Amino acid sequence: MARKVDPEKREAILKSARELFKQCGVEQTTMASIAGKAGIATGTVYLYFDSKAKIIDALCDYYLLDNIKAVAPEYENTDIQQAISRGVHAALKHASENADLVRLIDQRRSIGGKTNRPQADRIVQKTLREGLAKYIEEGSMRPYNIVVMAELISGMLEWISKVCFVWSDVDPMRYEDTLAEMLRHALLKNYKG
Amino acid sequence: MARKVDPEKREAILKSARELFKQCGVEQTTMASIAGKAGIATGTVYLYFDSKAKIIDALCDYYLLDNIKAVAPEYENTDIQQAISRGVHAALKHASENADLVRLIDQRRSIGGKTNRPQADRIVQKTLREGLAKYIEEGSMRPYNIVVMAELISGMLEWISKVCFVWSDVDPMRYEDTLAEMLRHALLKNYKG
Amino acid sequence: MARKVDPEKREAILKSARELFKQCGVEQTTMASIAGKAGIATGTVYLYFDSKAKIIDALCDYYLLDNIKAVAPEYENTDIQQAISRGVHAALKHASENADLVRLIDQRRSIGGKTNRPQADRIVQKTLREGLAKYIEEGSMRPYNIVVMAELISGMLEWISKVCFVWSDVDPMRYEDTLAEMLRHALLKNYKG
Amino acid sequence: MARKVDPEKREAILKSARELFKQCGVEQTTMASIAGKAGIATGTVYLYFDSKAKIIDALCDYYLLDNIKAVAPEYENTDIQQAISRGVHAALKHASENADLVRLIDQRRSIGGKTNRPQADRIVQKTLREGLAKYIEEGSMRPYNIVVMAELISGMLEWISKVCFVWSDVDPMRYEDTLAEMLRHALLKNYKG
DNA sequence: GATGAATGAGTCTTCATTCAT
DNA sequence: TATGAATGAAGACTCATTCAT
Repeated sequence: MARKVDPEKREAILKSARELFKQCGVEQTTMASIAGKAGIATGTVYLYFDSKAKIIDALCDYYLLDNIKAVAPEYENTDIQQAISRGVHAALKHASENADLVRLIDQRRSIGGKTNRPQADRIVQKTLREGLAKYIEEGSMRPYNIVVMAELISGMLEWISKVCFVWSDVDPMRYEDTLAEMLRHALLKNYKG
Repeated sequence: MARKVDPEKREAILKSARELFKQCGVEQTTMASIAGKAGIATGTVYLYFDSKAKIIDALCDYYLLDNIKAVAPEYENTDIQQAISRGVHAALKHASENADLVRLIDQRRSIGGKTNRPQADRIVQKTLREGLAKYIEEGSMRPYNIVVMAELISGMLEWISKVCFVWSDVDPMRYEDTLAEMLRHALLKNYKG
Repeated sequence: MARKVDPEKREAILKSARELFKQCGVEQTTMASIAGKAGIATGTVYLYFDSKAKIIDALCDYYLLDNIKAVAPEYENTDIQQAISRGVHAALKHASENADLVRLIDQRRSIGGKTNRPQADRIVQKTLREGLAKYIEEGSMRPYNIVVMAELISGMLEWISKVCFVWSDVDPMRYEDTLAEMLRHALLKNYKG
Repeated sequence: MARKVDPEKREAILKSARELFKQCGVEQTTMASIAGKAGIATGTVYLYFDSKAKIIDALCDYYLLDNIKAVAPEYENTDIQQAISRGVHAALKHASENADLVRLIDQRRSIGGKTNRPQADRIVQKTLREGLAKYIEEGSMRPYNIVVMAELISGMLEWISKVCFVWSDVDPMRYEDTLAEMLRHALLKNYKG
């Protein structure tokens, strides 16, 4: 029998790619260098990823899923007011800690025409919607269209990330209070600033 | 050095580029084809634009400035409630009518590291802030940090555009009501849904 | 290494290769796809053939040997006039029935410099020479240099195949009469058209 | 105005390519090396030839056309017997003098499926047919199907070239007498060997 | 023998940009 | 100002072949 597929190799490739992307930029990073850093041959990379773009996608997906994984617990099982505070804080903190991936997401461009929405994005939306649904059900949140609200929240967070990490290099925490306060007014049924 | 010798020629280049970008995509569109469609020689393009990226930027800038030009009058000189309704409507309508440029904005790639924020973006923010300031001054809007609020609103609109035109092809008007309602609750001092 | 472990497997490889070459072309056909179609692992192919080129060679050799096997009986044990008619007919018919291999022969690339003449080609020449020799000995054929004549006949047949199957897709039978007539005049001692 | 196209550059490219193909082989010769030897930039080659294959084609075409240019005068304006002798001689001599191009022709392979017959080949056939037609008209040549005869003659000559320069390295002149004699018997109406 | 994961060399081509005219 | 021929850097990807299991 031949050698078996090595799941660790996939991780090694992603790790190498992330580091190189961060250090040298996406354009400057070659598939050969990724392979080299991961200690494998160029061609081997293609056994795990179809193309350079797929590596970028995987990294972006990782960011999004890791983000929701870090943030979701913060806004669950608590009252909505705290959920907002904690959620916003966790989201901005996570972005801060992964500024390189935020920049990478800004690189992941649709080649041109319509592109299918990345799966990870859908999962984020779904998780977000589920969180919102609970608060609407329990009556503490205004009964907005959940699909739209989830998108709007994502939009604000992504924009902040872009403003802070792509267009400048400032701490997104400076947006925390205003964002939370706005969300409280927008979402809470009975909130007196 | 991008002088502005013949303003009509500059417009012709932008028009050709926009059409080709829309039809063939940014990558597929060559400087030579832009020149050809505009009826001038390849080298001549460089008398008006320093690079292909500058053409894209000019088109994106045009979109942003045209957007604010179309939207700003809607939320000025009226009460805040109407301002929100009209502003949201105008913004989404304008995006709808310029879906190709929305997609182009998603293409404009920051080479990798930090990029300076496009001038047009700053103007949009400034205009937006001025609009918000007035309502805060007159006391009808909650006294948020204006800078942050302007960014958040931009983030939501840009995200909606992306969801509707890059990741799918749906009418952004479906987001109109929820977005407006949320903004009313968030921004208005005394609003009873 | 190319041992002949399992003769059936060898045949399966050749059969798969021939079909894939025909359907997808030589370049598009990968060793992996040949193995897959034959129901074995990639590496196993190399137990039967040293390289992809050897598979092509084997197929070409098969064609040449099969051709002479089909044609030789037609021009043996009969008078020369009939030998020519039957031989020409059989040769063109066989080519017709194996057009895909004719095209394959046109693919078999001599890497560049001088290449050794394929063994099968030598066998074809030898068989052809033996056939010609008999007719010269018995005095019915003009005493040409047999080596040269055999080559010339091969050249005409191969060229017809190329014209008919590589450069177009026409029936080589349209060349039959003229070729036979020319050969009769050229080879027969006493022939009055 | 910009620089004008330089017809000599095209020749320089072909000359460089031919030399490199001869010295290093087609595979080993890179477009960059062709450009370098011609004293121009890599990209400039593509202003004159769409691809490496087109360069090969141009060289092959040159060979074929040069061949017919060298040979045609030999079999024109003379009696058919001399035409055959001179024509065969000239053809083999020309092949001898351009052995590298003969090998190149053997490299020019159809990618796989049916390929259109090269234009130069058609011209060669046409010229050959015109030569044959005259002798048939004047009654000195047997009234064969001219199209077929022209093909058969090409086939014999090409095969000899291949046998002599691709599969070995021998003087094709050794085929001269037999080929001429065979053609005389085949083509001449009244020939007594 | 059989497997199939791993290897890694290798080049054509594009096209934004420049600059001689 | 306009032209368009010339430049030349740059890298993702394939796939025949190998070899550890």
